[in-house]
Amino acid sequence: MPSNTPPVADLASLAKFAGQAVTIRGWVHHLRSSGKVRFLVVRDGTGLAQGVLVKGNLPEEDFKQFDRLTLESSLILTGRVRAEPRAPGGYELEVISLQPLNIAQDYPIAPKEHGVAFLMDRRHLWLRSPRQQAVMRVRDEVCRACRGFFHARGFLEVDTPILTPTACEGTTNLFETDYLGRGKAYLSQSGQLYLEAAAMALGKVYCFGPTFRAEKSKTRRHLTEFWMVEAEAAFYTLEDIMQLAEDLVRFVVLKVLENQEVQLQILERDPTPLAAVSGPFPRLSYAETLARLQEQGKEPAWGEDLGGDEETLVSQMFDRPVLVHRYPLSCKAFYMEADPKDPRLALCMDMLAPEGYGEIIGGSQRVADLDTLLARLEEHHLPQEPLEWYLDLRRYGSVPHSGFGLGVERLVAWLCGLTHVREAIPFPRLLDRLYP
RNA sequence: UCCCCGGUAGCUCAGCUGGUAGAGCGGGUGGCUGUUAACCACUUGGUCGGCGGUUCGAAUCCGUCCCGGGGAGCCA
Repeated sequence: MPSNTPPVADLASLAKFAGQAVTIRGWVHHLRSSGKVRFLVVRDGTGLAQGVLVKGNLPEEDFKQFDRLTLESSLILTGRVRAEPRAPGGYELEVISLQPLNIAQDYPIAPKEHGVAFLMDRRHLWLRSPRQQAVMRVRDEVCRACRGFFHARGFLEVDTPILTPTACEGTTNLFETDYLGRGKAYLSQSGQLYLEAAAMALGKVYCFGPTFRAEKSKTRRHLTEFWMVEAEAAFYTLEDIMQLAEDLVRFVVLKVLENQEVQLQILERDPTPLAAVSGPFPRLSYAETLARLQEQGKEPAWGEDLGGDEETLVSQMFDRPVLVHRYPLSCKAFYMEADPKDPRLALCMDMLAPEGYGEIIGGSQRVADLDTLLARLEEHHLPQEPLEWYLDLRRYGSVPHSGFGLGVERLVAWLCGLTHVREAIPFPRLLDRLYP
């Protein structure tokens, strides 16, 4: 190696080095040979670039190394960057040195069709594919946009526990573990109750973390481990939280459109339906929603929660997310405040993403009164003792407050146009999958 | 848990009115001085998911179990 090694360049910024010699480090994405001219496409995590090996332009030894290369072999290349219209990206590297680091053996994922099970078993390798990389970049943008939004609104990030002594809602199945011989602990299915405590301390708070549900759900919308952004604010009403949820989703979607246009192109995701979020989101009461469904020939019974089919129908009625509010109290969780104008209804809301993606947010105004909450616990057959701390929030300066939770994978799936949430998280946990 | 569909080469699949297995891609070898999922030639490749049954004979028909996919309920 010459003593003056050329600078290392990211493939994404190769154009800046036009005319100069650079070093690039990465993995073989593609190989082609035409005798004495050989091509390889390298990826380095920032992008792709083509290298050209012309016999005579580099040491014969290095030229021969090309024949050893396989898909996903790692290597270090040096060469001169030059504009080349025939190369993908418009620039290519005229290789003057090729140094393999590791020759990959039998890389299983070809740039061909593969079945879902095959790819999921190799998720650790599948992540290297351009589409999967694009999804991860959109996910990263979503996460950062959420945090940016809340900080701009004066919300404080508060981390809630993952190991919990009790169920938050009692209804869904929990993952159970032994807690050092002191009894059972459960993996958190929501940070909400703790977030309510934090809101009484800090006013406006949010959390961002994994949640776990041991539901035997086998659908395109379910994971057993998924990430949720939850917000909780003292003195916020249902109307306030609906506006906050709408503003959050609008902000996040516009950020993705602004910063991740290239990824959406890789995913062949038409951005037009996403751009509709800049307008106000329609709001429908549960009663109005039932009426709309009846127009479509459905006959949903009052008092029932909306099923997946009905959600899909409602979300297809609009070109942007829709907020459905004031469901019957009877089909909702114990902590939801009743509507003073109609006590049969809960001050709650769901946000349904368009294009059939369904629920991405669920939220409500919380019960503020101690006696009401106690009565609710009884109705739902929930034990009072483990929730004494939660009841304390109603004993010591209770105030009206509201919050919601946003499912990160569902939002990412919608933004990327995915058919299943399992591609929206790096290593999905599903009913029948705990590997890799 | 329930209802559908599927399991054949490393991958994606064809073969399924019973007669002992095929394609494309991948892998390997050779050729090619501008390739774009390159191309051309040759070549390698299989307990047809497991077990049991029917039959002279089963990838094919029947039973059962296992695994995968899609959907329902529940939810973000």
